[in-house]
Amino acid sequence: MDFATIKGFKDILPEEVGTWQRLESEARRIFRSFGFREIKPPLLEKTELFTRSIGEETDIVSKEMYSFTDSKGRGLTLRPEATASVVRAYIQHRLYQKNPVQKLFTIGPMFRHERPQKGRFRQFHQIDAEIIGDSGPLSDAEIIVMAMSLVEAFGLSGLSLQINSLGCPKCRPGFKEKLKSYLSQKAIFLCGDCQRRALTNPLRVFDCKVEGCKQVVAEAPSILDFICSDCEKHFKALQKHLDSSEVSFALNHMLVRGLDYYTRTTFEIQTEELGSQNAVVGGGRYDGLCKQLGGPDHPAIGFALGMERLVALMGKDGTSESSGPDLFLAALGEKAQERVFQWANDLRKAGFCVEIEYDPSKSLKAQMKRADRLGARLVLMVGENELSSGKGILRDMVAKTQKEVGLENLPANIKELMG
RNA sequence: GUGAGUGUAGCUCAGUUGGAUAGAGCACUGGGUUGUGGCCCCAGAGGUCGUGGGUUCAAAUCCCAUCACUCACCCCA
Repeated sequence: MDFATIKGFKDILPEEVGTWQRLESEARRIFRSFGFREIKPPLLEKTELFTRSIGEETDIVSKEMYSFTDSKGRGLTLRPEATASVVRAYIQHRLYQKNPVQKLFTIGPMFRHERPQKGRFRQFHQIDAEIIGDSGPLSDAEIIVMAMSLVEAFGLSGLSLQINSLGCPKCRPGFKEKLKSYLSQKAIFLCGDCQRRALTNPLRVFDCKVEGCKQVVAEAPSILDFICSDCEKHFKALQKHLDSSEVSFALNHMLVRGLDYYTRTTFEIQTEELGSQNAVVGGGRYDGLCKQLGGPDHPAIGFALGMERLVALMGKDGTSESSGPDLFLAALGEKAQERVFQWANDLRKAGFCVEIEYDPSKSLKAQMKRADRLGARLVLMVGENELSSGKGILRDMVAKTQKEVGLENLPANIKELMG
């Protein structure tokens, strides 16, 4: 097959669409209960939006974006994440003038040119939520509680919430220097990548899985010992709010996010069951981003949930199939088929879910078989005899009983027979 | 970008040390029931054995290349 989907892109087939729809509708229900409103930004944005927000040196920007120049020479990019677009829309439409605190969510595909593997695709879908315009720890707590509500709504267990604080522009530089000098002392124990990262982006060494680096990192200074008093107050208050919400969490001072815009709170909801892609939800506070993108200096916090990963976890406890049609109309002969087609449309207008057979040469047996496979509750059989008598045969496929039904005013007659 | 594994029917997979028309189960179509589904029985359709080359009297099987998929590194949702 020459036109198969490209690497890392998947068809979501009819069998799985039900799962996705349930996921989305449940998410929308929860968002509404928390007062979030949906926003749908475009998938394509100016490249600069992402380079400015995510950071030039990040993996996403430096090697994973689907970017191209259009016929006018403008640099465009398929969004690798949603936050930048949501903040852009917030600024562009001056949403803060209507309401100082905007609670927004969006659901849709993201694109990153990575090597695919379990739980990782080039087109993947995220449920993304943001609170823009509030700096307090209670908004951190609310968004984390909401994220937990989402994963819990799907009955997922064995998930752990990890939180950390990355400090702010006042205290993070000091910690970075401390970390740099520590790492440079231990440079000989670090892998090549980390020796480089130790200089450019020392926090990223925390993410390394090389054994030597893990040992170095285990004894590295913890950012939690260096954050300023304001950041510490914020972080402590968040923990208090989580405690009183009965949300259990673990402090993880090695939790560093791969996007540059994060400040203070970061968090992740992790699973053990997806191989090395353990993050189902990732998020954090990004107080400087709005201003950095040319907007007002408004603080914000948000998260993204990986839908493919959630679906993979849900897949284990069997998903219910969508129900079959209310009625299957079996016609014998072309004359009957013509009438049946009209009745099918009448019944559909009356609210019934109706399926018909296209091939008039199919035997009744074949049509019954098909009705059965489709899961039809009732089958209406109409042939020459029924046309002339004006009465069809209505069979209940579950009870295995059948009775006559008048073909005039069919929708009303069937409603009556069904009770 | 690096490494490993796997490619046989729509799906899940057999296929011996190379040997003749490449098989099974499920699914699909038809029949057994001249107008009645599920169970059963019978029959049928469906395959460039990922692709290209090589070795050989003979390749699904051995060798090389290539592509695709999967997993892992990396990174993250």
